[in-house]
Amino acid sequence: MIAPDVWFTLYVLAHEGAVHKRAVLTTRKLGDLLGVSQQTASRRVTYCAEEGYVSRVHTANGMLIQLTKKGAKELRRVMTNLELVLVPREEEIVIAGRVVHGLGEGAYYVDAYSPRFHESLGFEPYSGTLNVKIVDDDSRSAINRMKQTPPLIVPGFTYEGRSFGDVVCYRVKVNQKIDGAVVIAQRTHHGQEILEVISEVNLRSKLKIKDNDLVTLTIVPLHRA
Amino acid sequence: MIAPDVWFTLYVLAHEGAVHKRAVLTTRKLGDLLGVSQQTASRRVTYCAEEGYVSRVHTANGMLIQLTKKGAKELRRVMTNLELVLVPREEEIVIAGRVVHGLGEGAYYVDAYSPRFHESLGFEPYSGTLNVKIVDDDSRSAINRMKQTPPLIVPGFTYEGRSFGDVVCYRVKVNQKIDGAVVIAQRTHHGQEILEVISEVNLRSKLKIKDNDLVTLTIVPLHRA
DNA sequence: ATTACTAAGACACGAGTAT
DNA sequence: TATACTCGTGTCTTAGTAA
Repeated sequence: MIAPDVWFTLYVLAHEGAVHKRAVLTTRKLGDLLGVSQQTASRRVTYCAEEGYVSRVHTANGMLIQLTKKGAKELRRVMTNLELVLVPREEEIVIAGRVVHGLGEGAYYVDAYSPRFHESLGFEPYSGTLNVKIVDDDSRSAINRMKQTPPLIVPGFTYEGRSFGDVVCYRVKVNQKIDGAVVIAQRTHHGQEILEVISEVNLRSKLKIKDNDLVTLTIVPLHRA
Repeated sequence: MIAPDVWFTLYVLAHEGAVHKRAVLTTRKLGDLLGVSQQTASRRVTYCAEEGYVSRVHTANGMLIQLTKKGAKELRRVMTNLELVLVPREEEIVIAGRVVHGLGEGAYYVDAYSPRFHESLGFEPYSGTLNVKIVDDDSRSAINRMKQTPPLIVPGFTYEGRSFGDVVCYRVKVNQKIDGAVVIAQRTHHGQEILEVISEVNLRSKLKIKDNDLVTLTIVPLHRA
């Protein structure tokens, strides 16, 4: 069994990006991140290297550290266990976030996909998207759970030499009242921080919401056999 | 910052199901799980209770422990962070597993869905499924990553009064050679341990594989814009 | 059975410092 | 600057045992 302190060290290193690339760190910086002294950080990282959880090379000012496969595997094991244990089966998934203004390009895409949305979702969307910025970890977690549920896929197409990719949709109730859908374009414009919501109506006017207002998105599961 | 030891205690408790229900545990059992003595386990759990991470009631033989919202939130935070840090940057997703024999019912369902598979996947599947048992954590993790990618949804239907639910599919290359698809029926027969794979051909004969042989499933991402 | 207190011991930590 | 050694100190652990 891997000791909690070792695990925590790997976790912090991963946070610094040491999973996919070599992170540049000093033992002092690592100590700060771990909440321990430079000396203890040194001992910890030496232990991790000895046990084969990380690979390390020294440089003039600091070290390049990267998790080995063994190290990353430990973290994956924990993540998988947490997913199994925490993710509630058959529980309501609610995402909360704040309304932010978009770049206006949402409307262009909605219009382009409009007939296809109509076909897949059953409504002709209002020409524009409601951009919802995610601000809390519960909602981030809820998004992960949402992504574990079966989505509706709106197939891509080519129009006037331009190709439009598949769009992944999840049906939602906005503020538990208005039907809509979260749409996730493959070419994602806004990291994981902003969700785009479409609906048959103008959500801003219908729900009387403006920038920075809180909205909730309650996932509507696809009908099952 | 929550101490690693405290975190690990919550993690082990979660493992015992203390997230969604009250777990029955003794300090001795918990000590074994944590790799510490009964006394230390007692102190740890007392601390967690004092800090409001768990609620606890004593009974004649052991205690009923459940994570509070605060405690569960800590674990969710870690899970979310791990997901962000570990999950794929455009990395190949490969699942490995062993061939096991099915119950024969796979063929029935494949036949029932056959025209729809043809429509969505582009091939008429061989009448039967290859059941692949997942045996290692890397593959379990890979399955989680697979589920974060956009799937193909084969819509459900009703036939002769019987309803067939949506089926979620992911295109794969079996042993990096034969095109196929992992199909995940909504009414899941085998927990998360077994994946069902369909293909246009009889995979067993084409790849010359038999029960207990190892096969790899390499996810083929949907074409993107 | 349990949980948890006390006291003795182990061992992890960090200051100082060598490299 | 780095990292990492020694070593005194203190904390955390565990054995014994009470409740």
